[in-house]
Amino acid sequence: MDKRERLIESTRELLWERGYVGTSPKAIQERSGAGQGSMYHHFQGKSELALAALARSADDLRARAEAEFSAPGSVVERVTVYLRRERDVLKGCPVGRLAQDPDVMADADLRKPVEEFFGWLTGRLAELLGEGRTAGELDAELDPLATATALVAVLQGGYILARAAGSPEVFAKAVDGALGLLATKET
Amino acid sequence: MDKRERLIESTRELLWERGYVGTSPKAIQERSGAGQGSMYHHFQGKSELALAALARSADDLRARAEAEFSAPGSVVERVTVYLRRERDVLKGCPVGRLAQDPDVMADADLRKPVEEFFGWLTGRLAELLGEGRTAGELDAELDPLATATALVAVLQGGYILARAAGSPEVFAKAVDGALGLLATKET
DNA sequence: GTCTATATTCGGATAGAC
DNA sequence: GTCTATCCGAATATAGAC
Repeated sequence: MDKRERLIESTRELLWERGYVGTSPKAIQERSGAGQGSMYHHFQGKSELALAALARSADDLRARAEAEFSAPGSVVERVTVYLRRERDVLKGCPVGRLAQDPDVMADADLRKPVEEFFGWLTGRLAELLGEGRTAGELDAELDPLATATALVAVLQGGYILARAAGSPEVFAKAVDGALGLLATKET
Repeated sequence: MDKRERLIESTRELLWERGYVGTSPKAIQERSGAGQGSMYHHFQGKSELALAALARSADDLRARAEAEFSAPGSVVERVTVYLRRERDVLKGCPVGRLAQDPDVMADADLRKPVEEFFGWLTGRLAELLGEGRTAGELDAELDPLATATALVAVLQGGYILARAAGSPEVFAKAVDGALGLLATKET
């Protein structure tokens, strides 16, 4: 792996672990094994490097979700697979974490991948729930967009509650609660 | 308001806006109008001051929630009032925000109020849902603890989605989705 | 109690040699 | 491309005067 690549991957890890304000160029250099000159040769500065890292993380999450959403199975099955997929719960969401970071949200370029990822995810899930409703698998009264938003929120909030408790089981509990409520809407 | 008090209140604001790693002693001093000497006279350092600020924020949230939970009305009514209460959505949750902060979670003292607040909130809400179930207001199949965890997660995740989108309406959408699902469990 | 002065390390970046 | 040297201000404190 060349230095440029190592810089991006190290930045992804650090943004995940410590957020943007908590990640220093020095820490990136140490983890990647690249020196200052190398870093400032490949990237203009911290924010440009963070953008490359963040965009890649968002793309990864999107690809994984889409693979699950477009797999065979009923809508509820696919949503369940997505919600219950194994996750590094105590580390949290590599993209959602940055929505809390003031310096990320203050920078339009950095903010864009975060906004787009959640916009896509919520919309795609709403689409899926809409299909389920049309197919008669889900109650006609179910609001696809509101429900999709709530499900994505359960995941993001689940990460927070699990970290607060120091236990991944809390995340699973939140997902159980959401699926328990959704089950009632199955026809 | 004396300096000690101003220091705590300024720290609460900054922790809310910028998190723990993003808040410097200098910023606290500037906002509070206290000098360095004053700050280090009243508190041993940044972490002790943050603890005082965080504990107070958690106490406030708890008191507000308890007032809503113990008000008159059916269980679903009280839960709805709590979920729909007006919030500073784009600022996020002053306590939940810190669950994402690595330096807060790494310090047992700082972590404690976060863990206790969410433990209390989830438990209290589960208790309420349990009462509703016993009273026949909610479906006998509803799992109080899992449902309570999901509802708290919707709030915490709602903050994140709203910040990502730059719009408080996304928070409201998530709450709508959760209440829409819960409504099906009403008998 | 509050202030100013000082110390040390880090954050974020530039300059120029190899 | 990558390295080392250097810069300047911020972060987190301590010391001691008032």
